[in-house]
This record gives sequence, structure tokens and C-alpha cells, in this order.
Amino acid sequence: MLTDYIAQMIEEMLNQSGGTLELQRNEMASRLGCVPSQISYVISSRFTPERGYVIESRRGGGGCIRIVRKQLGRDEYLMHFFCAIGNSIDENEALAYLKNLLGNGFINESEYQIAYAAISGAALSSIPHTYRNVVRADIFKQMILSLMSSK
Amino acid sequence: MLTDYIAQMIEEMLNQSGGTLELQRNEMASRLGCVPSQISYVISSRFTPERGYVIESRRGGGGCIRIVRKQLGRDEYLMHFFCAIGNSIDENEALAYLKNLLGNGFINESEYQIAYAAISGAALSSIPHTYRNVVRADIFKQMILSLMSSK
DNA sequence: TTGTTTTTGACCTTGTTTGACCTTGACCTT
DNA sequence: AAGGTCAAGGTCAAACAAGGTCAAAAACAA
Repeated sequence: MLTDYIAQMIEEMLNQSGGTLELQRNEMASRLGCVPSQISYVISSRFTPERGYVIESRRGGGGCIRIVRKQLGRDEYLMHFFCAIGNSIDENEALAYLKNLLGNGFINESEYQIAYAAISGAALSSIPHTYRNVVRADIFKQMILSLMSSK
Repeated sequence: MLTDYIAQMIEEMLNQSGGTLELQRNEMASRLGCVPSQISYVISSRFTPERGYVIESRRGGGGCIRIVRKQLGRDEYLMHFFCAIGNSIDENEALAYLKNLLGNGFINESEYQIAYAAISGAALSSIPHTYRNVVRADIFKQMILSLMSSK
């Protein structure tokens, strides 16, 4: 299957480059003889944050897609958190998790402050409550991912 | 990409001159082998007020473009940001602001990572398009507030 | 068969490069 | 002065160069 082939190819390139890589979608697509959006598909279906990849891209002339593999050697702990959050979390529970992270030294005081600000009721007040906890979970998870990627 | 190259060059010149610099558009363009308006483009797309630069220029014979990197006091600066955000902000603009905060030492690398994670498209993807930028602004402002109150 | 991946392609948005044309200011001539 | 000349920089829109999105069709798996 094309998708697997491309995914494997990217994986290899990542290995060679030590975990970080920039590719050009159109260029790669034409090299492989497929449509450009196929590359997008592979990336969005295989190189997801859940699997430990971070994607950035730039449009326009000279644009590119950047793939970084986060070696989550640091800890199952963070991954554990990530999963524990699920797809919805209320402020109290989030705060508990956050304190936990602080207590265990994954974040320091000022990081804690920022993170707390981001998921506080105040920050999310304009979101209908139906969605609020879902959004909070998304944000929280994203922040945890970023912890995995740094350091 | 030409734009990046020029931007980097200007950045360096700024560093060497301690934050203030005057250049001649035509002269620079011909030195780089590009059209003069390319220089204008670089300046207007990269050295914006949001990113902390002030631009002035003089036309006519002996004219020039003056670029100043500006340094504000902490509170002033944060308040400026807070206001500048308004009640809606897209990811790119937010990112520019965040980089500014990082570049000026208001936050460190890991705080940057966390904050970025919180306002990234990935974190807010479940929010309906219409509200996304509004929520992002809320979160961002809340985080900035937390910066002001701490330290 | 039915539900999920994969594959494609049409169309969208963003970012860059170029060039034609406009405006301003310094300096020179009368 | 007044007006002309020329050397800057300013503006804007067109052409181009990416990547993003989305939905339909095709292929696959259960």
C-alpha cells in the first residue's frame, strides 16, 4: 500500500536525520508519482501527536513540512497523563493533574502558572459549557505533549 | 528562500549595531541582486511592530530606511501585548507575539513551549471555527495576566 | 454487506517575487 | 523664489509557488 510505503520512507529519513526532517510536499509527491495530498494523508494519519510526532509547515514559495519525532524516552509518566485526561476534563480535575506535574518536578512554578492560566475557567469562559471540558482536555494534552518534546 | 536570507541579514546587522540600523533600499537590493520592492516586502512582513520593530524612512536623494528594535519595560510591554491581542487572534499572529515574548526574555524556552501548545491549532481544533480565535485570545490574555502577576 | 481506510482531484489560503507606476525630497538653474 | 531633474523610497497588483481541505470514489477488512 502506498501509504505504508511512504510512511516507512519518512520513518527512515527520520532515522537518518536523527529525528527531525523537512520535506517538500510537491517535490516528494512527484518523486513518488502520487498526488500531493497523499503526503498530507500519510502525515495526518501516521505521524500524529499521539504517536509522538510534531508537525509544522510553511506555505508559499519555498514552503515545507517539518516532522519531528519526540523521543518520549523521558517517561511513560507523561504519556500516562496524556491518556488519563481522556477527551474531556473539568477544571478541578485538571488542576489536580497540574499540581501533580508540579509536585513531581515535571514543570516548575512559572510553567505551572502559565499552564493554569490556559486551562482556567477564566480563559475558557467564552466557550459554551458543553464544549468547555473538551477544549480544556485538548489544550491540556497539547501542553503535555510539549513537555514530552522538550528536554 | 530569499526573504529569509534578507531577514537574517538585517537581523545580524541589527545585532552588530546594537539595535538601530539605517539601510538604503536600492543599494541593498542591487547588492543582493533582487528588486528593491523585495526589501520592502521583507521589512513589512518580518519587521513589524507586533514583533517589536519600529520602521521609519526618508525618500528623495540620500534617502534611507531606518529599523529600530525596541525594548520596553516589563509591565509596559506585557500590557501592550495584552491590549494588542484584542478579543480575537489567529494562530500565526499569536505565534509572532509569543516569539516576541521569548525573544525579549519575558518567558523562557519551556514556558514558550507550554504556551504555544495551549494556543496551537491542535489544541483548539475541536472549537468551531467561528469561535476559535476568540478562545485563543482569551487563553493568551489569561496567560499574559499570569505573567504580570508573577515575579 | 457494511464500515473503515486509502487514493484522487478540484478548489482554497498563504507566502514570495517581480515589475510598473507613484510620491517625496534634495539640489540645481534661471 | 520657482521650476526642473533625478535619486531615493512607497504601493499595488499580477504571477507564481507552496501547502491545506474536503468530499467523492475506490479498495479493503470484518
